[in-house]
Parts: sequence; C-alpha cells; structure tokens
Amino acid sequence: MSTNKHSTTTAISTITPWFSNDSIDHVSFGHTVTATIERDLDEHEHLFLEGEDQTHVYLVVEGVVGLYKLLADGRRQISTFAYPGDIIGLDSIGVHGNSGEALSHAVVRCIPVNAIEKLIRSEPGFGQALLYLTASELAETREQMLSLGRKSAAEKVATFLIRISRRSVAMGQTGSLLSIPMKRSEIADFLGLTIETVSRTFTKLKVARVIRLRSNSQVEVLEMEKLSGIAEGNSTNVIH
Amino acid sequence: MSTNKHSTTTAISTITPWFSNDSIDHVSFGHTVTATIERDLDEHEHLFLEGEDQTHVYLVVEGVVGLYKLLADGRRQISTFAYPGDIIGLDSIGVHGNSGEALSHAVVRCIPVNAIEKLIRSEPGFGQALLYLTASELAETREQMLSLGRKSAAEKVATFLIRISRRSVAMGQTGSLLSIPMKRSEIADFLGLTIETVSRTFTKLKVARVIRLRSNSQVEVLEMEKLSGIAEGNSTNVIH
DNA sequence: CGTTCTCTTGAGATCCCTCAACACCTGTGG
DNA sequence: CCACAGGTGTTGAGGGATCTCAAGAGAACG
Repeated sequence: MSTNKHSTTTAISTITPWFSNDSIDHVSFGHTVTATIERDLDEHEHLFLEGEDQTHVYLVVEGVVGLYKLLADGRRQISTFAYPGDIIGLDSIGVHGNSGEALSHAVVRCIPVNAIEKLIRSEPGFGQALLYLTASELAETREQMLSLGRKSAAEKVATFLIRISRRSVAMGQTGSLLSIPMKRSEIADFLGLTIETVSRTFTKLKVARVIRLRSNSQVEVLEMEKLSGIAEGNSTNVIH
Repeated sequence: MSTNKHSTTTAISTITPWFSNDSIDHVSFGHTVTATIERDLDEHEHLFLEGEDQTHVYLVVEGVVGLYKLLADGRRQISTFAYPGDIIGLDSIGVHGNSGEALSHAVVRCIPVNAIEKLIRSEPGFGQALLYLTASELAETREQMLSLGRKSAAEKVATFLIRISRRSVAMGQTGSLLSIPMKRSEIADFLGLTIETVSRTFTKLKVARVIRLRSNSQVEVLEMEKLSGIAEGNSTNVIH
C-alpha cells in the first residue's frame, strides 16, 4: 500500500518532459508551497482514474507513471510515460482525461491545483514555464500521432527505441545501452500494437543485428543509424 | 496569391479549440499589439513549413487550416484542423513542428511571437489563458491518439463525425446537419486511413441509415445515438 | 462540353491480429 | 535442491481488416 510523507523541504526540480529534445526547462516549486506531500506508489497502483476530479498536479520523483485511456471493451491507449522530473496533470482542467498508474514502484510529489494557481499569480515566469512545458508535451504528443497513424510496426518500435535513446542521452547516460522500464504489453498499448507484434518486431531487429537484447528490459543498440533510418521510414532499411 | 492587410483595430477573439467540449475561454489581443497583420490564404497555400523558424502565432479568422507532418516517402499525418477562433503555433518553441496549410480560402491574423511574450509579461491572466488553451489542445490530441491507436475504421470515422457535431453545437449550430470542410484525403490523413477506406466507411454508415450524404461536404446524422455508440466502440453497434 | 480533380467501388494482396502452445523467469514451499 | 505456480515473453498458423492497384462515376471549372 502507499504511504504519504509530509515534507517541508522545498522541491526544486529540473523538468524534462519525456522524449523531449528541447533544452531543459527549470521550474522550481516550494518557495510558496510550504508543505507538499510525497507519495509512494506500488507497482500497478493508481494515482487517479479518468473522469475523476483533479485535485493535484504530480511531479514524478522516482519510477515511471503511465497515463492511459480505455475503451468500454478494455482496449487501452497509453498516452505517455512520465519519468522522474515530468509533471502529470497539465492536460486537464477540472477532470482527469487519463488514468495514471505506476508501472513499478514510484514516488510522486503532490501539488494541490490551487497552489499551482497561486504560484502562477505570484511568481512571474512560473506560468510561462508551465506553458512551455505543456507546449513541449503537445509537440511530443503530435510526434507520437505520426507514429500511431502512419508508421508500420517496425517503424513504431524503432521510433520508440530512438526516443528512449534520446532521453537517455539527455539524462547524461549512454544512448546505446537502453533500459526499458515497461513491459511488452505497455509498449504495445503505447504504440497501438499487440504484445505479439511487439515481441516479433524485437526479434526481427535482433535477427537483423540492429539491436541486441541483454534482458527483456535491457536493449543494446548495435546500429544506431539503421535504427533511426527505420524509425523515419527509409525504405532502404526495411526489415523482413 | 496572398494579400497582407495592416490593421490597427483591436482583435478581441473568442478562442474555442477544435473539438473542445470545455467551456469557452476568452482571450483578447490587441490592447498592447497596436498593429497585427491579417493575411489571406488561397486554397492549399502554406502558412509555414515543418522545420521553419517560428516567427508568428496565428489566429484563424476564416476558413480551416490543417497542421500536418510528413514522412520521407510522403506519408502524411494531419495533427489537427484549426477552425476560426483557434490559435496555431502554441505547440512549438522556436521551430515549427508541423506544416500549416489552408484547406480552402482562409484568413489568419498574424501575431509576432515577441508580442505574445510581451503580453504574457504585461497582461495578467493572458499567460494563464494560453496555458489553459494549450492544455485543452493537449487533451484533444490525446483523445485523438486513442482513435489512431485503438479504434477501427468505422469507429474512427464515427468519432470524427461526433466531434464535428459537438463543435457545431458549440458554435450554436445544429448538431445533426454537419458541414465537412475537408476532402476525403484530408479526413484519411487525419484518421490514419486511406481515402478508399474512408469512402467505404461513409457508404457503410449510409447503408446502415446512420447518416445521409446531402453532398460530399454535407452530412446529415440520422441516428446520433447509434453514431456515438459506434464512436465509443460499443460492439452492439457494429457495422458490416 | 471537354478537362481535371475527387469520390466510389471492386478484386486481390498484405500486414497485423487472434488464438494457441510453449519457453522463460522468479519466488515459494516441500 | 527440486517441483511447481504464476506472470511474462516468444513463436507459429490462420484469419481478417485495411491497403494497394485499377477502373469508372461524379462534380467543378473554364
């Protein structure tokens, strides 16, 4: 179960939207928020459900949180994965448009929406920072729409890996040894595919010696050029 | 070709993001912008191309502008359709992430980005209005991702029509007689389908007496309940 | 009243999904 | 230390929704 910890320390955070290739935006909380609650989430624990009233905005501190929408029959579309430093809840005004669930153990800092509104009014630049952050998220989301609407399974998976690689580099780590914090089913629901197709596509990339699987959650990129070529739909890099 | 008209009138606009079901946000320009340029666009004329430096934000005054991304081989994904009252360019900081093209004759008001920045600093509430606007657009985009990733052709087309209907109602018009300002190819590139599939799906909805086609750009919804049932993926409303 | 663009319809191909079996991994308890 | 169970990932075979290719019908326009 989850535990709540009150904290009086100021939370100053470097906000880097997932998959962002923009320069890093710095947004600081806490100067006027005297006490924000930090919350521990177990694997599969929900932070909120689609349709619920929005009470907080969340800053991911540790772990990865998935935002998703469901259809009546259970089909799921994962909208985004929120990594440490990402802010959750900027898309909705009043009511959550997505459900938010921890992929594994995670820690988030909960900021009440009224505190956000207060900060926007009191701290010059804060609102603008949030605007830029939301704008970047919109740009990322539209990039993902291109993948969902127009790319093949191989292109989708390659795009997914390239983005993880970029994020990895942005975090100061290597871009060729990637840790994949999500399961096949979550990758599938993010890319609009089935688990089987995701699995088969990983195998094809492996056989083509573009990647190597150290484990199910560790991918080594052997041919970065080829991978990004596939991601961008270059027909010379087609996999069979 | 396009004509540019200088204007000194204040442009006070009601901003309603496309497909929005949120309450209407009011944002006013012009109090500090003494002269904004209004621009006429011919059918298929581009406002900007993906990758270009962003110089302006645009307020659509008349007509519809499509934002799209291309893959190297020509595959296209339309990100959104901007209607009168919508603002274009809030997603990008510095460089355009999409190309913007008028679907038919259109008029836009051009607001220099530095004027926007000035307004954010000088007019309290302006930045917040833009934030809410961008947040709504993000929510809409994620709704569209569910369509692209997880819905069938019939569900996509039904969702598309329902959203046009909602927008129509929000504009004070009837929700059952819809005017469709885009061609089949544009609908296809928005929904991640081919023109042929879009055409066939319209025919199926027509045969099932859910809609009636007055012309290629005028759709009459005969069974709204059934249409929204299909849009939400209810298996009882499947079309064959 | 032809020219061109758009939309519709058909037939066959293809990519991905569905269903099914099996392999792998990890933790637990005998 | 092994047996087993449950969750997760892989692989195969077949089917189906959508795409591709192609022809023709309509609509718009000079």
